[in-house]
Amino acid sequence: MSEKKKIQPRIFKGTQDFLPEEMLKKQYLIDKIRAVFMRFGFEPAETPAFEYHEILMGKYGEEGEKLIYPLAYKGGRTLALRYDLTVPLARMTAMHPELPMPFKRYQIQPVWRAEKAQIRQGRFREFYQCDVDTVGTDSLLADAEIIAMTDHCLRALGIENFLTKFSSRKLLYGIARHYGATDETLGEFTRVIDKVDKIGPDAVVNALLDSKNLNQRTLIDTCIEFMVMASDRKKDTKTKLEYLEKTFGKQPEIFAGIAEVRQISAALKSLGVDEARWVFDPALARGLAYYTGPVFETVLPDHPHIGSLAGGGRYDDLIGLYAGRRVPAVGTTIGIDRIITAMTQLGLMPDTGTSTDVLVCLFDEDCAPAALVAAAKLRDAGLNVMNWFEPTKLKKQFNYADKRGIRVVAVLGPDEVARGEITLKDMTTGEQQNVPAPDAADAVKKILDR
RNA sequence: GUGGGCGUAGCUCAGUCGGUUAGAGCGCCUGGUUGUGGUCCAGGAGGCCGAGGGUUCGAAUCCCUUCGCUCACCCCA
Repeated sequence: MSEKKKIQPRIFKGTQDFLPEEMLKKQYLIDKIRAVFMRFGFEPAETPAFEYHEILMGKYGEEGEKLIYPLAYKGGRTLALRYDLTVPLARMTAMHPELPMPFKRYQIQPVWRAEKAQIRQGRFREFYQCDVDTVGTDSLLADAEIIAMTDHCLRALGIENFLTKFSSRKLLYGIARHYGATDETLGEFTRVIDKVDKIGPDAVVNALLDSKNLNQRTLIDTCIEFMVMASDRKKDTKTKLEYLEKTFGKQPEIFAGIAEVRQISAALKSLGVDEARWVFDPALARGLAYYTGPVFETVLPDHPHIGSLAGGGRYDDLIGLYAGRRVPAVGTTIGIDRIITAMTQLGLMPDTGTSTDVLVCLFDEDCAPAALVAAAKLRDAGLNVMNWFEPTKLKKQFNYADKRGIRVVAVLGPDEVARGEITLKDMTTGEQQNVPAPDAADAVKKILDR
């Protein structure tokens, strides 16, 4: 080695390396989610990591757009790393009018956001999204299916104490307008109201009073009642809807929102989703600009510092921006990296161990051919097998197997080679056996099964 | 974007009213055991104390600057 100063090994804040031990767990979880997606008739798709800048701009709202990573590119063209998988889906769908509708696809790929990372909250600058969407239907059965599927996914991962909140964006928007909010103040109003669950009605009132745009005494006074109702988890969906109907029902937008919530609730019951794990929350806003109707978000109520595990909604106008005709769609995103954060903190991460079944030791150079032949035969039998490459002490080779958690070690020394045998050792029990070489695969499988 | 906390070995940290050669545990390497791991025993490697400047006879310790990490808020997956 030269004496030059080394380059400091480091990674960009908010990005992460996954060592094999962690990657095996992540893959295990993704496999579970993928299986649920396919169970509901969704199929995989992928899109590029970057898109033309104008494809992404103007879709997420002011807050989101600031977080898009732009990429300079020659010729004056500008690209950007994708911010989510929904907008690329919309673009892709518009490019393929031949797709049979409804188009049901899932997509599991990384996205990038120029946020301040917050590891304990599971917030990263690069993270995987497991996105599922149903394109081409107005039916709210699709929305309910998405919520039900999210429920299945999280339970398949072994998570139980989650809660999916849902509403229709039409409700909060309609209510805001009812209270005198304008197009300019709508966003701020809904964002403040959305916090009611976390900070309580009184704090929301203070926030409204502090705001330059929203500080209208009459507006705030009449809206307290709504917030108290909205933040009350004990009130059931029926009671909440009746209140909204009685108070705001004449507004066509609110009337439509109420109908959406009613239909989705009914479908969720039919789909058998446990009512302890979903709730109608009329204060739910959601930040992304493209949502037009139902919105949903899954959280861990007992661990509010961890952000939402999943979130989505209906976006009936987004694809039309690219297609030039109306194409309704609904979908959600499950944040697998955030789920890993949550499961780790809750002690729910499964121990997946190693994927390697057998280490075939190298006794000395003369025995190398026999070791290679033995490994090849074990692989033919469907086992995951690695060879040791250097004629080091067996102690070192066994030590390696132990550290990797490899269950079976195979030794082929001069004695075994002469007799046409292989010595197999079960590293968990320490038991050893000599078997004829052709029987080795079956013997290994027997060890793995016990 | 706003506001706190922290940077000492690969990891977790101790040490700081300024005072010789900077420590522990874990991990790593070697040997005890030339055909056998996890335990045990013995030994070893590994640190310009985040970086730069200042004060001082003397700085890991005090001051300034800077970089990095982290927590909370915001927003989200």
